[in-house]
Amino acid sequence: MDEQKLRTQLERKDWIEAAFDALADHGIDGLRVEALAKRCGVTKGSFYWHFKDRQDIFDAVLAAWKEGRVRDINRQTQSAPGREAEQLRRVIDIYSGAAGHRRGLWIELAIRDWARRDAAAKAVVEEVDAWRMECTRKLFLACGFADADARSRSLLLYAYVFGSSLMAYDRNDPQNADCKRWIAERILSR
Amino acid sequence: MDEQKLRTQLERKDWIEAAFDALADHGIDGLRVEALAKRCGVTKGSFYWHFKDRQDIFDAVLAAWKEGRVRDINRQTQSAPGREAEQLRRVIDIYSGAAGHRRGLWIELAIRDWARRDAAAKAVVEEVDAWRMECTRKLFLACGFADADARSRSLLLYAYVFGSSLMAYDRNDPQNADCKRWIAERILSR
DNA sequence: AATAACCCATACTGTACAGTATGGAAGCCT
DNA sequence: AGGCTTCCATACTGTACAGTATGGGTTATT
Repeated sequence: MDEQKLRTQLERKDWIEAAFDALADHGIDGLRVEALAKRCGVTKGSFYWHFKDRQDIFDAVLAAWKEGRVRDINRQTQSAPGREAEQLRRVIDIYSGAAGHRRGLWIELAIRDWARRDAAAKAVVEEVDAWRMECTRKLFLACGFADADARSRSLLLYAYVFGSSLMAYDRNDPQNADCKRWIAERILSR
Repeated sequence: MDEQKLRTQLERKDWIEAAFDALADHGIDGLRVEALAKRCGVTKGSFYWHFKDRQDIFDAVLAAWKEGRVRDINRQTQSAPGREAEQLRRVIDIYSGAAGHRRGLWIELAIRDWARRDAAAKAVVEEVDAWRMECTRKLFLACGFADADARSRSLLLYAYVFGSSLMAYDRNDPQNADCKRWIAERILSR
């Protein structure tokens, strides 16, 4: 009769999920023990049962983020032969804040801000960056671009999408949409 | 005989300067009254003489930042006729973290992170973005690009440089330098 | 049923900090 | 000289928070 359990017991992953919410809403500084407990509907007595201390959930969040980003980019950059350009276009769309990826981008920004002052976060961000670059580089190579070219386009792609999320907060004007299309072409076309 | 004054008295602008340092080092969360006082070598008694409260210096920092950014971009985008492309190249160099602009970029990132959660900061960032876009757009127009084209290239330029500063923390490898050159060309050339 | 393991609440300590109240030193004005 | 203004130090209050100690309730185990 435990087919539902009704969420009465919390696990580490529930706390980590709440931590991602806090990260998206208030940045790394929103990762407060009592604030997370409130989100989970319990008190911090629970937190210190699941985690040694605050640093413990920091580490867990970082690890979970890294794993999720690697899994996502692997999925997003696998392509049927001949459809690589199409796939790259989709990657740009996803990361430039279309669809429902707003939350993911905010978490991304929060973690990158965190990485400016924390060595562990910095290392993880660099690993994720390197792996993403690697994945899209392969797609560009499959599109027939030279190696140095593929590398440059990948860097431009990510710098653009993240920079874009730094600038347009909730802009939706069509003028901007035209620009985005033009830029995507600029990154992808010969 | 007051030609030097030996910095024994503080003014608002000294506090604001210290606030920019704190911002660069620890983000918006480093803007703590007592921490700033320590930077200035005084106690917070002084702070509350110059400022009404913490929000007061927040506002002052925002205003100072906006003014400085507008002044800088105005200076950086004035060009002798025929030299606009050259000038755009310099803008890219400056904002992509060459020279000694590291501190400025870190402040920029801190304020943009701040703007994600503060309406006033968000408004200022959007104003600065709009004005910068306007300035570079004119340069692109002078280079002979069409209006929509100039707009798109400006957006790409800023999204790229800020995104770039989000990724490369203190990377200096030559491979990266090649990429940067390629990207600058991609943004500027026809 | 008794015990143990698991999960959380409550109450506490200590610290960091914002803001206030007040006093005091240094310079200027008359 | 005496008073006033300017600028800062000191001491205080209140709050938010991390971390600890401990107890209690619930479920599983035997």
